[in-house]
Amino acid sequence: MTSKRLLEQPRAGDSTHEGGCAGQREPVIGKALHEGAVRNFGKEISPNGHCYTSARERHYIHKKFACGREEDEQSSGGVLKHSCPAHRLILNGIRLQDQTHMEALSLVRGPGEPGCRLPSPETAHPHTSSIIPVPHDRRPSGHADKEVMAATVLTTLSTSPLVLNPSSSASGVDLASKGWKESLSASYSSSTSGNWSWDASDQSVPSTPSPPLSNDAGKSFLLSSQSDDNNEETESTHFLFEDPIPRKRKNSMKVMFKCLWKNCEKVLSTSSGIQRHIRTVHLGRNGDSDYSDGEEDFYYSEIEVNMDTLSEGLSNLTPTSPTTSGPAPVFPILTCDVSRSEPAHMIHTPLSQSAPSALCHIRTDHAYQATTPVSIPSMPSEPPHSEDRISVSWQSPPVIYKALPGPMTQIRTVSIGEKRQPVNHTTVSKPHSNNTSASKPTTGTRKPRGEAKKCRKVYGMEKRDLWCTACRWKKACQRFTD
DNA sequence: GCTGCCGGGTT
DNA sequence: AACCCGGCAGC
Repeated sequence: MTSKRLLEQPRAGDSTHEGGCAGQREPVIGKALHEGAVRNFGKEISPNGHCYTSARERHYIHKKFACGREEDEQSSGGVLKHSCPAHRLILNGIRLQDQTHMEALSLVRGPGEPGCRLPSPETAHPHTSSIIPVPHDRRPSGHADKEVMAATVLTTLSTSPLVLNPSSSASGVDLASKGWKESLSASYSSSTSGNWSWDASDQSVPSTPSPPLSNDAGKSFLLSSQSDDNNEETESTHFLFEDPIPRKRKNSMKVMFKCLWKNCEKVLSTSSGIQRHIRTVHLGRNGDSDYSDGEEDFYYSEIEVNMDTLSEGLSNLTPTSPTTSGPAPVFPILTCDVSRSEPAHMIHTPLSQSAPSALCHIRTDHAYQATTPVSIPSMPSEPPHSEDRISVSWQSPPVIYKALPGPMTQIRTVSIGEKRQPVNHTTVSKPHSNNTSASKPTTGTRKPRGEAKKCRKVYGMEKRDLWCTACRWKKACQRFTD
């Protein structure tokens, strides 16, 4: 985006894009940002006019900003709403840094986030208002001082490594930070509206912030800035020239909520979650009710988690699980926490995060079951095609289960399909071939016939379409391994 | 002869 | 890579 782009925003034509999301007029900055987001991430617009970013982006936003829609939607306290940052103050002591983040983030997030409206910086810097139009349906002018405060906060932000939320996908990022940068530039490069570079005098402003005094804040600061001492100086440079390097580091921070209840170290990613946890587990209240007298607020505190470190630890446990690649797997107990009032030790199960649903289901002891293709009920992706559920039948023939003792489960959590090469399968077949082929490398090594019935036998020729793919191809059966 | 599946060919 | 099939070999 360039300044030109900011100035050239169409005022009316974009309604199809923006209408649902912004709902009303938005500062052009936000608009431009949002357009960028649309291009890069794709957007989902719900029938009711709400606008969502793609799932990935959504997730990212949640994680990054900890000001996500989730909290906005479900938390009764709205803890993370920037509109009521005092909550955090009360709970955790003053952490101006966090609040300022919230402010800045709300700007970055742009339209579609009603709870995070932020006075645009140009308001505080009237000289730039001629460049960037300001909507008229904003707050009364009586709040000008607040807006000035917000602008000040933004300036402070610009120096804070945590603010720039680094992260995002390499591409996406930058929409947010970019737009933010631009807005800041617009504010700060005052008289030089056409010049986006930061001159030496400006650097004094975004220079390194003084180290936080509070323990908590200091921790987060250290986490975010460790291992790059010269980072602060280069920070502004990266920032200006859109170098992605610093972003990554900032991306790694996430705000979590830790239960302070005695002997309980539960950590959840959302304030509502932790409140519910406290209500349900410690206060003995009905978890379903949203009633909250605020008492829970005193029993949890906010912590900032270095996602990089955390993900490293998780990656050791779950090498390349798709779920770990995403930002989600922070702490284990996010899904089943309320239902099972587990004590503090539950937190030690990070593995469950990699495949939470899998571990919630019945485990199967049969190798062939592990390799069995997903049953239809577990494939919500295509609910409308009920008539296509042909594969249900092949799972149900009684003959299969008769021959197979032990518990059966048709609940599958991984829909990889028949092509999936199960670990068990390789361990079954490989050792054999290895042993034989190692001794006699001739081509005569043939896998001995398995004792188990194969698809052909089970389903018969007439139901060949029910066979596993391997059987159909006259290959070693993948469904009924020995 | 039935069956599993290897090896190779085709798309 | 997915798919198909001739043919070998175990039962």
